[in-house]
Amino acid sequence: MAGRVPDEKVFDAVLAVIAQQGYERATTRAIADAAGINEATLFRRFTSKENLLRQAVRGNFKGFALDLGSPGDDVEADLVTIVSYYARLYETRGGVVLTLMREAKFSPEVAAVLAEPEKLLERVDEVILHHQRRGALVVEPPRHTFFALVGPLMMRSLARRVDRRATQAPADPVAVVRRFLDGHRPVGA
Amino acid sequence: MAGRVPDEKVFDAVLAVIAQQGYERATTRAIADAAGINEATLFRRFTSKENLLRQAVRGNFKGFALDLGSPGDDVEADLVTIVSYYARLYETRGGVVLTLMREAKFSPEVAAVLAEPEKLLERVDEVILHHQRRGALVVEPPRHTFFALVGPLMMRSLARRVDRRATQAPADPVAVVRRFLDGHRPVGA
DNA sequence: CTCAAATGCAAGTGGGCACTTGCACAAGTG
DNA sequence: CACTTGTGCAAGTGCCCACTTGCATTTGAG
Repeated sequence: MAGRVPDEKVFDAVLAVIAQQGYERATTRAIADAAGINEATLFRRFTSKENLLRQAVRGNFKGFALDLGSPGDDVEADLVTIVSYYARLYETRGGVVLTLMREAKFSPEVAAVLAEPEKLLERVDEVILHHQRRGALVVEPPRHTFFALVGPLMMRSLARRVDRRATQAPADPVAVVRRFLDGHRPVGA
Repeated sequence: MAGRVPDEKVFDAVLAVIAQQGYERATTRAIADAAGINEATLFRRFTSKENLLRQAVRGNFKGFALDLGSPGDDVEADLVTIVSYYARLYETRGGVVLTLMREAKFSPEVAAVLAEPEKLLERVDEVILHHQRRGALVVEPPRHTFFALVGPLMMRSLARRVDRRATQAPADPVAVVRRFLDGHRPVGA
């Protein structure tokens, strides 16, 4: 029997508190208040804070599947698919993602939560390798290419949280990719 | 009279602990141990943890002065100066910098610490604006240009801490700038 | 050598937080 | 209606951490 406040609502509250307070400052009391639930109930239902956060974060990534079909002849199209995904991810969930990346260094559990996104990255690698072999991209370690491509997006998300002067406008994936391609075509192509 | 362990050594210990444990997890005890100093002495000399961290971080950035003369006719040269600086910064102090950026959102004190690097950024803005006016760069918000330029560097530093597959090799500033310029020259130029 | 100032050491204080517990109440189930 | 199960509430426990304090010891300057 789920309680009166459904788990999903509690998870939403968790993410809201994380985004606002940061991961380590997200207290169970604040989460309980945000969820409109008693703190004791939180522990009765979710056992521990750690377990609660893990469930909340995992659920948060579920809606963010990227369907990477097999890569085709069109570099630009394939990269736009990738960039669009990450742009959306960082714009809506950037705070949580970056918090997790930082936390992953210290916490094995958080690192485990990132294992799933990591699998996605491996498929992105394949797409990049495919186009490198086709001669459409400079040959270099695919993760290197990936970060050159997606790095500015992440930085904008991060900067938005630090620097008020940073651009608030969402990135245009097509423009990002075109610009990237101008600098990453092989010499002879 | 400075104590036997000079302040600088203590600051180094602070930064080491921050980079390894994160800002909030950096306990005064850990710092004291790392510095080979007594915890009580830490407070007698530096008053509070907050003050200690501030001094440490500030001192950390001091050695990293970037001498940005007035910008000239050579976009590539000017950008290479900037990129070299940030490449060096992220490669040697990347852990601390990114930790601070993350934490700045929640902690006014950390944000205050970042105010100084912020001034540097303003001068970088000027350089970028100068070259935009000269027609050597796409016209866009300078911070946008900055993150497109430096973003991949920061990402590599961050990724190195999360992802074992990430490139370990230092970035080549000239190559980074050339690639960037290929994608950021104005249409007619 | 002398003395004041800084340090090491060990114990303690107070506050915040994760987590617990006992009890009264509410709600769904048969 | 009786009964089980989950919840709110309030108090409490134990831990960790920033910060303090009293005292013996060290250290460096004159």
